[in-house]
Amino acid sequence: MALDTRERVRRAAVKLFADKGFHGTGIRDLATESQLSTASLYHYMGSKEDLLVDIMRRCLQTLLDTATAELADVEDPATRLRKLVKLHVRAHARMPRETRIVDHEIPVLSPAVRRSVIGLRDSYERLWADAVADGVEAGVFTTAHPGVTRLALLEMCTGVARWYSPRGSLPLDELASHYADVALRAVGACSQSAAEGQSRGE
Amino acid sequence: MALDTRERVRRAAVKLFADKGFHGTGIRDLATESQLSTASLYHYMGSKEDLLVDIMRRCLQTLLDTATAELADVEDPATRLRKLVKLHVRAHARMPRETRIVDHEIPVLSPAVRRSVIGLRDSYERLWADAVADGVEAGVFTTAHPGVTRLALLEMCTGVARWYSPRGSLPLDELASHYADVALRAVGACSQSAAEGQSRGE
Amino acid sequence: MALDTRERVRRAAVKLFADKGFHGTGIRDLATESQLSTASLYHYMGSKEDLLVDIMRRCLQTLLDTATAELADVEDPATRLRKLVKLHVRAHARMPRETRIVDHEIPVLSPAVRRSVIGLRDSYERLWADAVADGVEAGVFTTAHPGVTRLALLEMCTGVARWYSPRGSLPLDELASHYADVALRAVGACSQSAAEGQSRGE
Amino acid sequence: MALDTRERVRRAAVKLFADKGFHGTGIRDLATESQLSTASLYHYMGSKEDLLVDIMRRCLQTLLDTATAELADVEDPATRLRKLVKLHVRAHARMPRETRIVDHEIPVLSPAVRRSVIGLRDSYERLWADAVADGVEAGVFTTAHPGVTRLALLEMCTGVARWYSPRGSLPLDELASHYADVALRAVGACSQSAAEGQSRGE
DNA sequence: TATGAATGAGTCTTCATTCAT
DNA sequence: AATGAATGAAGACTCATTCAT
Repeated sequence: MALDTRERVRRAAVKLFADKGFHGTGIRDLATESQLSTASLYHYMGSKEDLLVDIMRRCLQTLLDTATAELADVEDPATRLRKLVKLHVRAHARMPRETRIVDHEIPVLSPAVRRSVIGLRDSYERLWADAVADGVEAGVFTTAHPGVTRLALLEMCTGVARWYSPRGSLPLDELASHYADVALRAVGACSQSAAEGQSRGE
Repeated sequence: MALDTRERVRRAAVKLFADKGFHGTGIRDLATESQLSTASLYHYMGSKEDLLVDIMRRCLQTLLDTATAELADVEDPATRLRKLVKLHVRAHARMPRETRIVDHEIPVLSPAVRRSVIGLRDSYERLWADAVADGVEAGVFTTAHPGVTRLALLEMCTGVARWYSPRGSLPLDELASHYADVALRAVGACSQSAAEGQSRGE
Repeated sequence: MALDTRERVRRAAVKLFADKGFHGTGIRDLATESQLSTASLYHYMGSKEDLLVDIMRRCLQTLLDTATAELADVEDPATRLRKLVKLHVRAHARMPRETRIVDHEIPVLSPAVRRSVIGLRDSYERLWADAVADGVEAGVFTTAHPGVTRLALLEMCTGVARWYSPRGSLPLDELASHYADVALRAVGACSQSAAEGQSRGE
Repeated sequence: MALDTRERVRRAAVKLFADKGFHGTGIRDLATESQLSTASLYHYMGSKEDLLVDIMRRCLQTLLDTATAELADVEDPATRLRKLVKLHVRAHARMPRETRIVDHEIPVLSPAVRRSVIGLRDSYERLWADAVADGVEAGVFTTAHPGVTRLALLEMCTGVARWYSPRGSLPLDELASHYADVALRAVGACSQSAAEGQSRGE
């Protein structure tokens, strides 16, 4: 099944934006990587920035949709946090370039579109904030500074995109579980709790 | 105390490289920010890349020197890790731009200089690796995957540079201590240990 | 017959490089002379140096090909030298700019490409060296210093490019013959020899 | 005897202008080669062009003065031509850089100064033209095209500056004599004539 | 005498983008 | 759908020169 050209352009952009940065990637680089002429490129994209926005939105939307779906009927805060961590780690390990682009290139966006992308990111992060807040409120998490903790965990998990390699010795699922353990310890939740037990079924 | 021009250029670069990225910063931006003409700029720097390298090296060297000094006569692995975390967090909170530049812009360096900068970074990270490994060997840390744990902690602490604001409610020293607690929990060290006790004096 | 743009650029470059020198010719000069914008110029050339190399190679290749063809089945050294001189003079009179560029601008080439251009030039000059050496060996030339003589003759003939004008009173063929006579006298060949006779058929 | 600074600058310029061309030589190059700062350079020269003009004028004046002195009381055209050739060859062998600069860089001069330099050059070349014309008039030279012959000889002799090396096997005096022989043959003067005899005393 | 600082105009080259075909 | 041609603006950097010290 041949790769549709539009998709080829997107993949080229993901690769280059992640590896060389948005400003470090030229239209010619994109054209070469897409095996297209620079002029043809413009049949499959709007501007260079449109391409960037498209990549960012898809990535964030995927994250948001997946998380929303997974958390749909989960009440227990520990389980919710556990699921968020695992999902986040897995996503960043599997789409390291897309997530790194979201992580690095937001400041290059023009104001209007930046706001909307940040809105999307905030929606996603609110899921984390809520999970932590709920846990604290329910008394299952004991952390003096929930906001800080949330940021610390997010950064830790996001960092996976900067070093994970599928050739590493630790299988991705175990890695994700390991991160979840660290996270639960960080919020002071007993990791031998039901949350852990429930996770066995995943 | 008038700021020497060379220093003014460096600060301009730190600001712009951190906020707009290396490739997103033009020579004109640097000149404007330094209150110099583009031609004059070149009296105070070699190339744009030289400026970047200078910033990176200073930052990493500071980190390395400080850490080396602090760990000089500390034997206990828990205390060492605690010190590393606090120092790292403080450095990233106080020099967020410099550290973000190190974090983001290494790939834009030309190969020769990149190697040397990476060497410096690796020297610093080895301090972390050693602390973790020693703790595991000594039986005070219990972590199934020391390498992964080290990366997770580093990313978590480095992330501080991306969100910390001195206007936040949590004083920096408490923030650093909080991170140290999370880190020790993450490696499975009992946080009521001597390490914690010793840290009270800091 | 409209002149193809690539050719227009080449001609502009030949004119300017010859008249103002490579370093004395700016990209703007080339653009103006080619009736193109500076950016458009780069559709038709690589770098300024590429353009120079192209001009040099074409010129030397033409010289080499023509000479090789003309000498193909000529045995007599005097006739060979005579043909070389006439061909060289004619070429330098007809392509004075191209040959002057080859003559003046080789030192500006970057090392790698310079070597290859010099190689081409040496191949051509070897035809002269061989002709002189053969004549000396056969006893038809009497010159104490064949190497010096070759250089003297080459410089003399090359100089034509620096002063010849088609508006001069002497027809080019006669000029070339005149030079050939001087050359044969210089190597001590009797100019009433068969060489002279044979040349009538040209 | 320490080299006076002004002279050091001049020598640096001679070297660089000859090797890299006037436009290929930057003020910084001159400063480095002179072991001076660029600003200091301007204590010892006017503009870059002034330096060039100075070099050219000195070279041409030397040539003109020497030739005038040598020809002062020589009547015989063959001897005069012989002397001119030898002197020209020797000068170009001994001052190859200065003469090459005169040869290559006249077109870069601004119109006013160019005219005066060309005037100097023409004065010198007139000595050649006169020698040839006198020889033809006196019947000792037989050349169908005196003007062309003069140019051919001049170019031939000037070319020495482009290849001569003091490490070559042929002593300079012999080289000069050899060129004189070729020249006299070229104008159809019997080289076993009095001219040759007279030259033994040189 | 000597130079660090300064600069407007210039260098070559690439930028992202449009458009006619 | 695809692209060669075209370009104004910008990229990093150097130019020759001046001037205050």
